[in-house]
Amino acid sequence: MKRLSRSFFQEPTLDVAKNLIGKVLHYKGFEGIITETEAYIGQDDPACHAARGKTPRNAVMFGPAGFSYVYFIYGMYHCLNIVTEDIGVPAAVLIRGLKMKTPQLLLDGPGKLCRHLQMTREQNDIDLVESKDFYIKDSDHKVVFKETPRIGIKVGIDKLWRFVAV
DNA sequence: ACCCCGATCGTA
DNA sequence: ACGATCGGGGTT
Repeated sequence: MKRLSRSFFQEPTLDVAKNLIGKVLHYKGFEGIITETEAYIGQDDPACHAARGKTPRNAVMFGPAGFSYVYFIYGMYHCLNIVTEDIGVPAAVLIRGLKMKTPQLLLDGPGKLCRHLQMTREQNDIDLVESKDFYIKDSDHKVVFKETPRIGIKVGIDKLWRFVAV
């Protein structure tokens, strides 16, 4: 199946978050189906890292869609996001779950996911549309998902911006 | 320079 | 439900 193009990511973040469920993430030797995502959208979303403007950490969120945003959290974990929307709109989709192919393994949780893939801030700001060993492919997987509030945040819990394959 | 807290995880 | 964990982002 075809690699996802810039236009796939340069769309409303909620659409991208939903559409990413069932797609296949490739990173170096790893391959897994995306099973869980969350949307973080701009300055009106209090849970978004960019809610209070641009900083060195969140700068990639303001850039072109399709780039990785990997940050460090809780002194021990990393989280992987894919930047969405037009340049200047700080938004991204957090990848929270991956069903790995070989070995068969469910990575449920953004921290566990990055730990398994050995992903750190060195993988921040990579263009998934151009990179040779980091990209997302389309798939025929028929996926049903549900919407829930986002996990692990104290603000913005009123929004149903988490999407999980059922 | 430094303080505070987090888009988590594992165990209870 | 809660505590471990601690780097570093954001503010001084």
